[in-house]
Amino acid sequence: MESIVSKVLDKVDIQILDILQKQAHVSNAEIARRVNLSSPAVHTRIKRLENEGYINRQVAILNPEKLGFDLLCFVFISSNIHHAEKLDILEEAFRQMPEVLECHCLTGEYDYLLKVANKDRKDLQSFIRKLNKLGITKIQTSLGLREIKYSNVLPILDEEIE
Amino acid sequence: MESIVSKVLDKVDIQILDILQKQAHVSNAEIARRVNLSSPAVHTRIKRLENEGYINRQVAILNPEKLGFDLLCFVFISSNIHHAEKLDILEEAFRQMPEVLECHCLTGEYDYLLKVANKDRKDLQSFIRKLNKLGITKIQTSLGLREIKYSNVLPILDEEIE
DNA sequence: GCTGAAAGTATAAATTC
DNA sequence: GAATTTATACTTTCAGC
Repeated sequence: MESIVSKVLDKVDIQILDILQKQAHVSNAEIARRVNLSSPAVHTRIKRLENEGYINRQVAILNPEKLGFDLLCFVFISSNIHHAEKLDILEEAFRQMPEVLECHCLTGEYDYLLKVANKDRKDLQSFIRKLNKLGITKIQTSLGLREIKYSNVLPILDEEIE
Repeated sequence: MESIVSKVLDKVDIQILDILQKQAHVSNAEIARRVNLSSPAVHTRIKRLENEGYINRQVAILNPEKLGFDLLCFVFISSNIHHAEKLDILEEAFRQMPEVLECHCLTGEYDYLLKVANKDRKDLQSFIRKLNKLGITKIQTSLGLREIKYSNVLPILDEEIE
């Protein structure tokens, strides 16, 4: 059975995407060597992959501890709001808050899961206050004690899936 | 009150880090223009920031939906294991699983929070089976219904903190 | 897709502040 | 000590095939 992906992306595209999602700064010449292609061919493919939306963005992952972000929290929110427009406003507020790194709408007991980076307890408190001002009252906050794994790498290589 | 950060990083370093954590592919010349410095000066600073561990890595963020990862899950785990060595083995197993994007040790009801990318229900089931084989029985899985925000950007610019 | 050349970029060296 | 300018190597990008 062929997956949807293989209809538009060939094996080389997948290889290129996998190299880039692990190390974005690898040169086209080096990628070309690894996938047995010329460097202009690799360049053309990367541009195509960007234009077609397979690559969202290229970023540097900073070290949170070295930059003073000692307090990573996971905040579980029940909104109790069921008016679509008000939910839009709430979600836009989450997007605008710089300390909110991630926000997901979830199934289960809580409606939203937020990943929040704060420098200290004072910052965390002011963040919780912001949530309260938005009318959010049912909040459960879990502190991140230790990061076991933090990756952006999607398992797109077939070999990786057992 | 001066923060610990400002003793080793000046304002320009922070500006450079902020540009890179948002767009890693910006050229040194363009960064130089934005921070009013020459491009070799920017280059030297970036190398220093890398060597001193402020920049962990540079990566391309791929589009999970376009690559067939329709099933993002958050898995909450209570290990019931209190033997340090066995926990190490468990955590190493999480690190090795390609579908586990993130794993955090948490305070609260559950010991671990995992962010897991699967293509479909079949993959999710085989993932849950892998957890069971590791001796994990208390699992609560929440499905990610919608991504409201997904960012790596730490709020390191003073202007961003209200 | 390739080769090869042009334009742009990163890095090193020498120099100034 | 950290910046700048100048010089060189490397990379990307655009032709022509």
